[in-house]
Amino acid sequence: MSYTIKDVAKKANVSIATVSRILNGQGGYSEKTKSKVLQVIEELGYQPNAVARGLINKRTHTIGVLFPKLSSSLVTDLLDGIEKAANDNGSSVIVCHTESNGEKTIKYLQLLIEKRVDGIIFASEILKEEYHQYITKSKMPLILLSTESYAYPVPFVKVNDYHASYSAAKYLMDKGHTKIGMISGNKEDIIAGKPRIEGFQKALSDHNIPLDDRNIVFSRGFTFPDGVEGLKKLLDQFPDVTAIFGASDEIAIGALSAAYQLGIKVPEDLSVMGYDNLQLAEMSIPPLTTVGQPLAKMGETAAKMLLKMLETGEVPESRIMPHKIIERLSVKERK
Amino acid sequence: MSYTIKDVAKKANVSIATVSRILNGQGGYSEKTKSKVLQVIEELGYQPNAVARGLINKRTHTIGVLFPKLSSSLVTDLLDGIEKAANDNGSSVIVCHTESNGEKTIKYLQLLIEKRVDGIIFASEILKEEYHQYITKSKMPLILLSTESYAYPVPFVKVNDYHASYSAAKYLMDKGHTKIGMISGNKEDIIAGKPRIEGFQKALSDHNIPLDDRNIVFSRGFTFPDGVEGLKKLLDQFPDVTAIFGASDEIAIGALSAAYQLGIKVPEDLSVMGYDNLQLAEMSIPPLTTVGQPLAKMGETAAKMLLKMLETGEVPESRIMPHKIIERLSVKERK
DNA sequence: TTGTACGCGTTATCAT
DNA sequence: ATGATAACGCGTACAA
Repeated sequence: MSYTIKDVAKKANVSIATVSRILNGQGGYSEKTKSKVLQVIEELGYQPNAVARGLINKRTHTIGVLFPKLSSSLVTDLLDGIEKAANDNGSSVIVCHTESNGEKTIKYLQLLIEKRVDGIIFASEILKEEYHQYITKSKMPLILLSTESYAYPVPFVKVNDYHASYSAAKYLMDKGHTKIGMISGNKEDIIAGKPRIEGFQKALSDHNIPLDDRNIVFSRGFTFPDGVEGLKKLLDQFPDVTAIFGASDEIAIGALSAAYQLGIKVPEDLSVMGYDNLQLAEMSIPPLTTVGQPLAKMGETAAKMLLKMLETGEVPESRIMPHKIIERLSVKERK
Repeated sequence: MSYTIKDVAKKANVSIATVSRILNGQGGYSEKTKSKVLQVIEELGYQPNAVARGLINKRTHTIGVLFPKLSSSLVTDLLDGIEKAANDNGSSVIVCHTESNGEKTIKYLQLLIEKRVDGIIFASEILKEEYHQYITKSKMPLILLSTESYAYPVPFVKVNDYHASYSAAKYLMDKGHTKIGMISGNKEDIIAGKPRIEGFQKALSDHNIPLDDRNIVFSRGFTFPDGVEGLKKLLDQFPDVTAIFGASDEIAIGALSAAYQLGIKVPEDLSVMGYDNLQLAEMSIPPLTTVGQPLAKMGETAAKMLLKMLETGEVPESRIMPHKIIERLSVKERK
């Protein structure tokens, strides 16, 4: 197979201990032997075996990341940030695609634990009790990303969905809208569903805007089709709506499409606002005004937290990341 | 730390050899000891150490994947397929983000080699000589995905860009268009740039459609801004164009946006066609007609090829994947 | 059917 | 400054 430290030692007429020292720059060798050894390493094209290193050091310099789905710009941006921070630290990242499937998730968890990854980032999904137990039992460091746990004290990185949603609704009101509808995601979703709905409701009631069942349509998920269906339903139950807030960019863009089909002009006849600030959002017609999450930054932060946790052994503070209204062209002022 | 096979052996009053046999189901033990051992494993919550296994088996059940960028739906779909096939096989995937940077790429390659991944998938980018040499020297199995090498006999998985582009142009002609423009990607790009341009040109000339410098605008990349700039330039140099082919979906969607700004109606005034069939393509206004690559399938195929290569030791045949015209609403028949 | 002991490629401890 | 050698956790040939 490939060369080992033994081959290097033999060819350089030194012991493997010396080679190891030089490799790790620990001192305790003369410049002369150092250059000799380095030269042999070069000649042989020797590459240290990280597996053997991992066995003895109990550090694999690998972290595992679990996502419910891979093919989504949201996840991709998170991953982008994670990968960056990990790489800056000399670590690699193993991606796992759980499909929100409990069995699969446990299987992945088991895999990651057997591989002795240094830690795990669990992203964009509810941390079920079963998962938490399994991970805890293994003592594996864990960070939650774009999700949080109310039941367990696991450090997380995410924006405050309630506040973000509140500020979206407020933005719409500041623009003069009073007939505001929302196409929410799944209201059973404790993390991304409910808080956004409640933030929206609170904003309206804080500003004395009448609010009842007509204002909100609840979809199953946060997808494009949910958005097109959602708009139709909303228009049905709330015909004089002038502005709508989608609980995700995909929903909002679905609404844009549906509006187009129905001959409704955005933003002239109807203002539309999204949530996430995916790359999609600047490519839509019109470009989407949205409340942005710093996705890549969040991924990066989560990875850095995990890495720091490995160094210090201390459990880090959770981080609430700032959201920000990204003004583009899908919302129009209303006098 | 966590329990080892030794702990299990001791508690079950057997040797580690027996535990190992049971773990790997090799037979050579009584049912009684088996259930005893299994019970102890359960009690202890023992998880075999894959690092130690990897050291002795010389198989890490991990593959490395290199992408030029992560935050793109194209890459994500590929990754989705890779991850699926790998997981079906009990392998994990490490993602690397090269940013098309030579130094970074080599650094990643080194990392993957040191980690003794079982093989590498190199995606969506030119395989430079330097990379190829480095990989070859390490004898690491290698598959190219959505790219190919003219210089080295490395197995690859991709569609035939020349043909795909040809059929896109032909589709437009079949719809009655004769004034057809193209917003190409980078013409220096030997893999995704040049072949698509040439396929387009060939299709037009095969059908006796006049073709000169006016027909094509060359952009730097394949991005959304390239598309919006591209359309403006194209309209300048070829005002009576009735249909345009973008060398990527992002380009095409950029063109859609630019057209909208200019008050040009798609598809009534101008037909637009893309290339890739990203998820974006069904969310645009109007939904984009495009020539689709089976991205996830391609990723899956590449991973399967790599895995098979590891089993058999034989270098697999390259695979040309089928492309397909996806008809949506951005192209209109012209009488 | 079961156990002993060596080896996988490192790092680290203890000598020298 | 350098070298033996014992781990790390596991698989396996060989012995019993």
